[in-house]
Amino acid sequence: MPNILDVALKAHVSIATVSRVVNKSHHKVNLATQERVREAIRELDYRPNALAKGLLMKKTMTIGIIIPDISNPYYAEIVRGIQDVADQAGYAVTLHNTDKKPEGIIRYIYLLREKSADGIIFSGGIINGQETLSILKELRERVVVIGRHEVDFPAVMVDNIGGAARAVQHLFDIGHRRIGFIGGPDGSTTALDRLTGYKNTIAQNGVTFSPRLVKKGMWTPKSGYLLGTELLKGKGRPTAIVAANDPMAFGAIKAAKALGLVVPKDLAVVGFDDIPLSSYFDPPLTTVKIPMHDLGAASMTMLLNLISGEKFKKVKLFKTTLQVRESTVEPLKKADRKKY
Amino acid sequence: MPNILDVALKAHVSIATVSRVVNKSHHKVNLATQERVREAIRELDYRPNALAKGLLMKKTMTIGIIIPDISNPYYAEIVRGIQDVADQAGYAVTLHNTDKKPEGIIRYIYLLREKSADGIIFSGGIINGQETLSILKELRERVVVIGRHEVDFPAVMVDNIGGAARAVQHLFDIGHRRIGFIGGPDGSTTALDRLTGYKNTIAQNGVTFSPRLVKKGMWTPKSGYLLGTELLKGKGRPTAIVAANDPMAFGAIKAAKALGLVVPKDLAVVGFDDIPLSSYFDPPLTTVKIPMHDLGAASMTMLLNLISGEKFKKVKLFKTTLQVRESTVEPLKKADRKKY
DNA sequence: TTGAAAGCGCTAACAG
DNA sequence: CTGTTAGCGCTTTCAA
Repeated sequence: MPNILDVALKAHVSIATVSRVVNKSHHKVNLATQERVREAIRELDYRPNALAKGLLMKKTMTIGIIIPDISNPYYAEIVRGIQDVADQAGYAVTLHNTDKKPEGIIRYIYLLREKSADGIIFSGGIINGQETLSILKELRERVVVIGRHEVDFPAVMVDNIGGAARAVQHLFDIGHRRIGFIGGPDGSTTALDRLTGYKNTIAQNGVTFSPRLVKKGMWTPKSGYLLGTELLKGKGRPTAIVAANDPMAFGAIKAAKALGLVVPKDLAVVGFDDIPLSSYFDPPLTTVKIPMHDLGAASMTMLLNLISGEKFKKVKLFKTTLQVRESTVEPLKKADRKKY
Repeated sequence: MPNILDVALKAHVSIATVSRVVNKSHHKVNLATQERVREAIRELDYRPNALAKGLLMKKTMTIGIIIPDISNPYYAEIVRGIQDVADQAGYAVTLHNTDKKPEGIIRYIYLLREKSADGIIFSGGIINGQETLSILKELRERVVVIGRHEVDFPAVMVDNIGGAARAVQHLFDIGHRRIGFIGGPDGSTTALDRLTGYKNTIAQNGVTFSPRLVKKGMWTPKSGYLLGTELLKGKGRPTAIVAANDPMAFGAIKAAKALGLVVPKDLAVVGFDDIPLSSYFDPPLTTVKIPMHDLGAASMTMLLNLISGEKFKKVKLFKTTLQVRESTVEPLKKADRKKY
């Protein structure tokens, strides 16, 4: 691989001059010289070495993303949003899956630091562990967090409480009173907020909270199926279920069908997130839409501001919207189906 | 951030000695000295700068992945497989989404080269464009490809032809003769191979190929819906459809239902890939299972061999298996459902 | 307008 | 066993 000296030699100039034309420096360079240099660069197919540049400039044009699991469509969509903005700005992105293990998080923070990443975006992990917190602070890393945060970092947030409230209120509005909830695991602030929204709205509608109607899932369709079965097999089963994400909602619907229940007639189900496949399920899933791509994009925009030192609002809150589909209300023209 | 000199000063040794204990070099270092150095490292919370090290050693412990789109669950799963192996081996991974645009691919190759990535894994793009090919060759990059390849790179491959054959044969076995096919876009070798498997098997069963039964999709559920509708609305509609991936199969099923058809009674549907949600659909999707995680893991293992210079088989072929579910055959104990 | 030289943080050859 | 030093490829003063 050719380096800056090869180019300089070929163009009969110094490496300083090459550097100047490569970087379009303000420093004036004779036009003829410029052309000679450019020609040499072309012939050698020269590209500046980013490592050397990064070492000198303390800037790598690389940021890191730390998430629980890229194979979860929720995070995949967020990552895509981050990348779209990062790519536009010339940043590369390294990806790190923690599977929620705190030791993983810490390892990746140090790794990113060794590699001189220009910033880090966190999503989905629990970052209030004593160790993680102190490390992050001490390292004074540029960090943006997606989701709620206890620590003092810029954050992109989602109105999960309000979203859950809308989901539950929708169910009350169409006549349900016994509403089950399949939540997320302990330690997830997202799960906690969605549960809070559920509880609040139950209370507001004059219904007493029943712990028996609330389960803690693992975000997977399988856990939705298992917990859905539990919820529906017990006596005094709910007439509606809110699941804290779409895959668990699918699991719950499968559980209902396995028990011979018809959705939404015998059981209404609401999910969370609106992943791409949700509208293709049968029945199409009513769900609280989270703008995942925008979440990612906004977090990267924040990080860019943080890096460039520009002023910006340290917290950005995204509203949620309820996407009503047929897992809670009957389709309008059912009769039409018979025509075919 | 402390550097190696800070540590050396604090421990009253030279930077060479610090380097030796940090890298557990074979070079002997007095145990007491070692302890002093380690103590200094601990106190300063020193971490070696990966940029400086990389610049010197020509090794960054970072590899790049170039894929069409991480929000596609197929690629997300592959990436997870890659990362699991990479992480284990101490490698970081940068991710690059091309959306299949050739200019994007080329840009990323150069970017990765500037950053001195130790290797590149390609998946899903068309890498037989004249320019891409020559660049890759000329740069003599360490590359592993997932999927079929025209160029001379190590590759992890999937028996897509055989997989499609199994899917189609299964449909013949359960009595279908008019079988539609919703394929992938032009330029995708995966799509082409799956189509080839379809054609072969149709012929082997003595059925004449009918172009009207074959459509080209975009891998999305929406295109599956649209093309499914086309296929089913025409006269002489198929009694079964094979879709080249699961999301399109879901779209096709939705189309069938919208037309009042019952799956699998009126229409049998087979998908491809077996993404995590496929078994939760209604009906659960019969599909050709692709071991996506293993594909990713195997490609990274190959790349590791390539980097370390070890001998290894340049091509690894993964078999596919047909996962039979209820989108092609009735569930066994339908009667049981009535019990509830 | 151009060039010489210092130095980013590190490893490894060489000397002691 | 330990230290000195060259140099990886680059940008940026400072001089000319």
